[in-house]
Amino acid sequence: MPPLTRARIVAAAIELIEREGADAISMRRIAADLGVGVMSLYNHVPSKAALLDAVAEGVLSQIAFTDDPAAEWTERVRIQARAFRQIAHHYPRSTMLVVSRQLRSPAGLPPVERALATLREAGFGGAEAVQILRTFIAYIVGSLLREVGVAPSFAPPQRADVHPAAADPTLFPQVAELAPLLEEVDHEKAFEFGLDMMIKAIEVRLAGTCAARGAERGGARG
Amino acid sequence: MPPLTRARIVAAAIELIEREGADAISMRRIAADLGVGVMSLYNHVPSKAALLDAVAEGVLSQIAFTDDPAAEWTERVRIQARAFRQIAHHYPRSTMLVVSRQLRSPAGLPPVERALATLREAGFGGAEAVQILRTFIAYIVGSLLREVGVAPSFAPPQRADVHPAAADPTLFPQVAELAPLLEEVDHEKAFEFGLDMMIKAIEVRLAGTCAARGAERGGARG
DNA sequence: GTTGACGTACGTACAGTGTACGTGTCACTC
DNA sequence: GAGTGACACGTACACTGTACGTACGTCAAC
Repeated sequence: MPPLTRARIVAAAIELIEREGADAISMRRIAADLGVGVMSLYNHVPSKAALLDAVAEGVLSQIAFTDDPAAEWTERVRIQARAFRQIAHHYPRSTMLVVSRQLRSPAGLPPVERALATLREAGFGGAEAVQILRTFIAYIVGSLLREVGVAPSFAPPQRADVHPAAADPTLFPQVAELAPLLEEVDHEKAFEFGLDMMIKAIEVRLAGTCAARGAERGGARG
Repeated sequence: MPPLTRARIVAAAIELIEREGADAISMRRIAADLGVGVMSLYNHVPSKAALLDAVAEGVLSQIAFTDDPAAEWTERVRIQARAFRQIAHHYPRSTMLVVSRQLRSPAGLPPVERALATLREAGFGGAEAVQILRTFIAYIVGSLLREVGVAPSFAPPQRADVHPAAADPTLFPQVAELAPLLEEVDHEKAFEFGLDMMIKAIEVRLAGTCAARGAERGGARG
């Protein structure tokens, strides 16, 4: 049995969260999983809150960014946004921690640095780049929250949500008519739709008005 | 003393959350605030989770939507988005609950209905309207999360975040250069910036690719 | 070798949590 | 009266985070 260490504790916490949900986490369960006394954890971690911060940082730092400086800047933005979203697939339960608590660690700096560099190389000014980055982060975080919110804790098969189809067609005609679309949730498609929309937005922002773009091709993506 | 009722319990919970933070909430504290035994609450609320759901629903239902059908549709979208964001000002601590748990109540239907109606009147198809609405919700929720995340619980004056200014300029040149902008957080301005960006995006989307509008359904996305 | 300091694993203990269960007290219907 | 439900309440249990004291290493100085 290797010696107890901060990294092992964080790893056990992540595994426990992914296995049983974020609500089921407790210092005693983690200690039991490690075959160790409860208070031994406190030799490596000052508190439970600090441990959760470490979990969030650990997850965030595992984002695999593969940047291709030769690619079109719109494609680079797309890739970075998708990379961020990947954590929702690898660590769906832990993602809630990442988005819930604001990071107070330097683990978030490399993605920020890369995003800002990409935007500035695309031609945006510093202030604009910061604002655009914030907008993208808000969108991505909001998307992740919706995705992981579908299965927040143990995910019982209670698909018995409030069905839009049950909405009164006279009170909510739009909701009633579009009920099939509202019930269908293809996270992949929804995310890509929003991403396209936002990239299109900053494209026109960069190019100025619509007329100035002339006959440029309109980014048709299959 | 009026009789104990579900509405009074929810109101006390909201007040307690706003006063002492979402972490400090407990059935015993709520009961004490109401001058009532703990278990009496369970005559009106099945569980703590259900109570928190009711709190989220209560906050959400208090959004003041003022729609002006005569206004330009872009302005109507703006107003609805701002109305949603208002809850972050009235109930900053409770907002985390609203965005954290997915609503399983019909309280969220009126805003959805209104938004869909606005988008369709603007000329969008049903599928497009749903996707656009989802994208906006993701952005708004992400923005709120960042705003309320600044003061998640009791908000001790620990402004000692990881200062971007402390970033190594050789490792993180962009972060170091833009540190003043990254540290400044004007939520109002940031939100309006992103909102502008997204409305611009759907404007160009509505106008087609700056040329011929397909006038056909489909939206060109598989 | 002895002594001390020190880091680490551990057990106990305490205050606090959500809530299952039983008990008491009303108002109201037979 | 008896019976019925709704409701406020107290007790009890399993569980939480963690402060505190204890025990057992290893290493330095003597």
